[in-house]
Amino acid sequence: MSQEETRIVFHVDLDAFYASVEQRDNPSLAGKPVIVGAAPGHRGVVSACSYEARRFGVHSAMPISQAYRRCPQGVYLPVRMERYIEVSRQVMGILQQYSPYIQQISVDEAFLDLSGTERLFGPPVETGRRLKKDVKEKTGLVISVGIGPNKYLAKLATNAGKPDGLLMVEEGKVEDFLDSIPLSQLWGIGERTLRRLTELNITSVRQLRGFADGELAHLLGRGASAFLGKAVGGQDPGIFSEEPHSRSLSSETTFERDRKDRGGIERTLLELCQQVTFRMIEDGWKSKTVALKVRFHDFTTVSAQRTLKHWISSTEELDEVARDLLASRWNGTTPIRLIGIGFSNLIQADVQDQLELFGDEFSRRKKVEEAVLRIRKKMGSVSLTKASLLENEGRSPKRHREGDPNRPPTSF
DNA sequence: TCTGGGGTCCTAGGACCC
DNA sequence: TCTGGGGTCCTAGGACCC
Repeated sequence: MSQEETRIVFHVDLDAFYASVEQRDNPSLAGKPVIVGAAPGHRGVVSACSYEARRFGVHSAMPISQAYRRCPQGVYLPVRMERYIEVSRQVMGILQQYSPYIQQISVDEAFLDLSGTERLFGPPVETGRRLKKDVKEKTGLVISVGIGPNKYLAKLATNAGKPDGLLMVEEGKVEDFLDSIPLSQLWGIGERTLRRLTELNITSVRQLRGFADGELAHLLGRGASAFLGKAVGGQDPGIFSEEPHSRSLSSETTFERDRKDRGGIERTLLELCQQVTFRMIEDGWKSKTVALKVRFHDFTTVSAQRTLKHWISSTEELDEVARDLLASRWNGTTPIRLIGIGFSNLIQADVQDQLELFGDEFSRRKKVEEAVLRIRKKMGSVSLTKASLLENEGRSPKRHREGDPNRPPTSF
């Protein structure tokens, strides 16, 4: 074996996933334009659609009203997320039989590392073909497979081969492959960056590669230019890293009609608080940071965030902060289209964080309180507290719950 | 009758500390 | 009578992806 073994990374993507599951679960939908997402006549977008629907110009993320205009004969279905997750698990189970190094990146996508398995499985393209056949036979679903020397190229290869694709980017042909891809298809180039590049007269991958790092940084900012520099050079820009990252969790809802009745909006907010608190506890997380999002009638969007000194443990507590944040961003008269609430900087609930271990202001106070409590248990109703605590509490020191409330506490 | 809901990452600026 | 520089935490907004 050579000292620098070439990596063989597979990227697997389920074609038109939600729509395919619907068609498989209900054979009468086979061959029909199936559109999964919001119901026509309501606010929302297309989450996924079958290839039959795409022929009418429908695509995911398109407003449902527009989709309906283009394809009124389509079959419109709601999103059944639980079902898709179930089917997804089944597919991931099959993928696991090909490599223990699997990284699921969304409900319908995963990477597999098959480096050094040629001896066992044969050439990668052969393995890809078998994998496609295997998934099709066991689940009835079609996957596209991209193979490359890193995750980024494998992912691009999948997209280039869709639908029902199988494409391998060979080590020596990386630049040729990249040059064959329109700029707009590069993962990480969205509407804004594409527009910016067009303004700069950059319209191809090859052209983009010609720019020196510094020049590009000047035009697009450091982060974006470093990312694109690597991408067009055939290196993995590292977007799909497995490093632990910050987590967040949120619930939001778009009203059927813009509204400005504070009572109704706050009721919705409370419901969202309930949902998100429940999910956080269910999933074993804790957080001190609350994030509110408000979208107004004209689609302008504002956010407000607050980090508390302690973990938030109840819907009521979250709701109180949420209302406060809402009051800070909303004048009470501008019609609101969307409202959302969430937690960020999530920490696993069973992990004690450093602040707790080494004593921040809050936990120090908590320890003092606990100590005071212990002493009071021993000494009966003698009121005592720590001098520094009184200073911290400012002009309104906490009253002791027992004993004479007017008697000044004893310092120690 | 435009434009969902759930995420991640980056940037820029302010507060605060040493 | 002037005011550095680094580090960290926090916030708001923006870009992007599925």
